[in-house]
Amino acid sequence: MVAALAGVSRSTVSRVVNASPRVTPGAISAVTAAIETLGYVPNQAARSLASRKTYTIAVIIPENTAKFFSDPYFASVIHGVATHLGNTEYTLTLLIASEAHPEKTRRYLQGGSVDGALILSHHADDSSYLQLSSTLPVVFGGRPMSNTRPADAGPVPRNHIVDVDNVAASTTATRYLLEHGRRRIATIAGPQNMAAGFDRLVGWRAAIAETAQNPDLVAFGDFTPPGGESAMRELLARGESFDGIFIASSQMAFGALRVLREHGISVPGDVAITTVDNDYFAQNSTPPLTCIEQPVAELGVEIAQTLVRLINGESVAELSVMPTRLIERESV
Amino acid sequence: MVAALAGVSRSTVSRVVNASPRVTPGAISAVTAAIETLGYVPNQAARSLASRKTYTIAVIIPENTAKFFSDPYFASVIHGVATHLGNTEYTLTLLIASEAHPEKTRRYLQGGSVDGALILSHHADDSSYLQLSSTLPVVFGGRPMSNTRPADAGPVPRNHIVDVDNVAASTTATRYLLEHGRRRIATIAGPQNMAAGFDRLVGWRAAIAETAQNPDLVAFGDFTPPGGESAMRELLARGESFDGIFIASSQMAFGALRVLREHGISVPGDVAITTVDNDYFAQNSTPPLTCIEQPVAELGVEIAQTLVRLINGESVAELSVMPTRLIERESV
DNA sequence: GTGAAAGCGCTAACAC
DNA sequence: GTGTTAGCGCTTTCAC
Repeated sequence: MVAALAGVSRSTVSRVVNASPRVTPGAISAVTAAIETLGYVPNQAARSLASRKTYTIAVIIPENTAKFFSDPYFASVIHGVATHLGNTEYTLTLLIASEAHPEKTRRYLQGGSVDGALILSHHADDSSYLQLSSTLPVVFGGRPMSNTRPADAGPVPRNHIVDVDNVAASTTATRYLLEHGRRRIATIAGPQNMAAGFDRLVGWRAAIAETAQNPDLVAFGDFTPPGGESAMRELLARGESFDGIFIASSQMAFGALRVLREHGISVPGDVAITTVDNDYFAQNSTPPLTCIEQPVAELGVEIAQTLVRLINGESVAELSVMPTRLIERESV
Repeated sequence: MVAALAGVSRSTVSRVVNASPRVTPGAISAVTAAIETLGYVPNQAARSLASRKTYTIAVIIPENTAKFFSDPYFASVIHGVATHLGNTEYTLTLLIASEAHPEKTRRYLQGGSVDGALILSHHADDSSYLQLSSTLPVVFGGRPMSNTRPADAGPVPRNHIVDVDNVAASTTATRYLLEHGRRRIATIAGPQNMAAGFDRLVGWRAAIAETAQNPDLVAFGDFTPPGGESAMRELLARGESFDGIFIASSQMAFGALRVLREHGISVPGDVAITTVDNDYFAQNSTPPLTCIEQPVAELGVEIAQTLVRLINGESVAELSVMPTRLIERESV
């Protein structure tokens, strides 16, 4: 093998491959040359069996793939993760977690195939991931919906979380409507089994509670454009009037706008809109939407960074909250 | 470990874990129980080192992540892949291939971390993947742009490809415009370093060649909505009139529609449109678009199936072409 | 600085 | 059907 060609021992080859400082320049170049001519690539399985390191990190994705992929939010977060990991020795892998075969995902994660895992878009029902951190370094992008689990389910290990203050964000977005003279504010909320959906409704309620308005102008969507469409239709069908609406995602807002247009309702003339996510949808709808911008790519960088530190045994804060900001456009 | 608790040998444990038929029911239950109480999960590295199998398959994704994710095409293909793999013992992993650190991807792929790879959206410039199939079972989703490589680069190993007939598809879509009375047909083509972009322009040219029209009404986009917007602006800026346009992707068509609307040009009144990809954009733009539907999820299933067969040493056709169909809507 | 020897945790012949 | 014996290809003490 390589050792023979380079005229050294396997140990030295290993040292060169792993960039050990205690090797003669001569040995390094001999080994490097041998590796080159032989096209040698070390076997990862053998490596990680001996060293107990894989240098790969998984981002876990619920199989729910279609929804996942079409949301620019994830694309940006993953871009951030990839960016940070590009500067490290870690390789990024996205693991499609089939809900029909959870044991496959578990085997992969617990079986030592990765050094750590990143979990995005955590639903209330996949509580299994909450226990994962007792056997593997794990960081959640967005607060997991764990608080609703029964108390007798045993202790929840301490989980590391990087999040955005969704409650504050939606309160800000809703207040913005009030400050601009709107009096009856509706909302299209996201799924209540996702923290972002839940928290943004809480934030809307908080802002509404400061007014005399009845807090019942709520419809639910699934964060997608079609979801926003049907929620908007439902809201209009109730026959109650409103002159402002906070929509929990720009994709839903995009769908909602189509319905509003269909009904001849003008934005912002008749109804003002604020939403969350400064993506293509918010920027390119008609009119462009006033929205809350989340630092998505930065969140990706942050979770990746946190996980790498965790893997290296460094101590890191359990919770990190990233700032959001409001961007004014023509929908109010 | 498990063997001790179950009162059997390690071999028997291994046999149970690997569902060997030659084990006593009694032994099976004893081992299963022991595994359960110990929470034992076999170490994948050790397993694959000994068996030379990983049971994981990678889909390689160019780092270009943002574009990748926001395209429903990929979401559907991957959904198809995941669906098929869900029925097998293989785990699916999406590998983000950083263009800045190609050696990381190579190490992962060549280092025995996966049993095979699926390659989507192949660009002309990443010719390295073409050589991959000499060391690893590989299947391309969509024809790779290999034909442009220099002849002295050595032999290209035979690659397995599952594709859609993009030339025929775009010829059909362009002819459809001609058959519906349009006389001056423009096109917004995709990137020419991607097979889908290249072939769809070829198909448009083929249809145009059957007419007296000058084949110069071409603008290029990058398959995204903003790309479609600027291509449309460019086309209009030329001042040449046209009454039909074939747009190489519905996402570009979506962007183009905005520009048309801005200019007060009606669709299909002034300009008729046909495009490719029957996704949310084609279905929900105003007006809904006449388009070519590709069997995306089926293509995902097909490439996964092909790869698994390849891994199992079965013989499979090198090229498989999937059918497309035209869907009539209100844009013509 | 470098080599020799000893495993990492499992599977795979091979006997029994 | 089950245990025994060898490795899979690397990293890692430990001497030198």
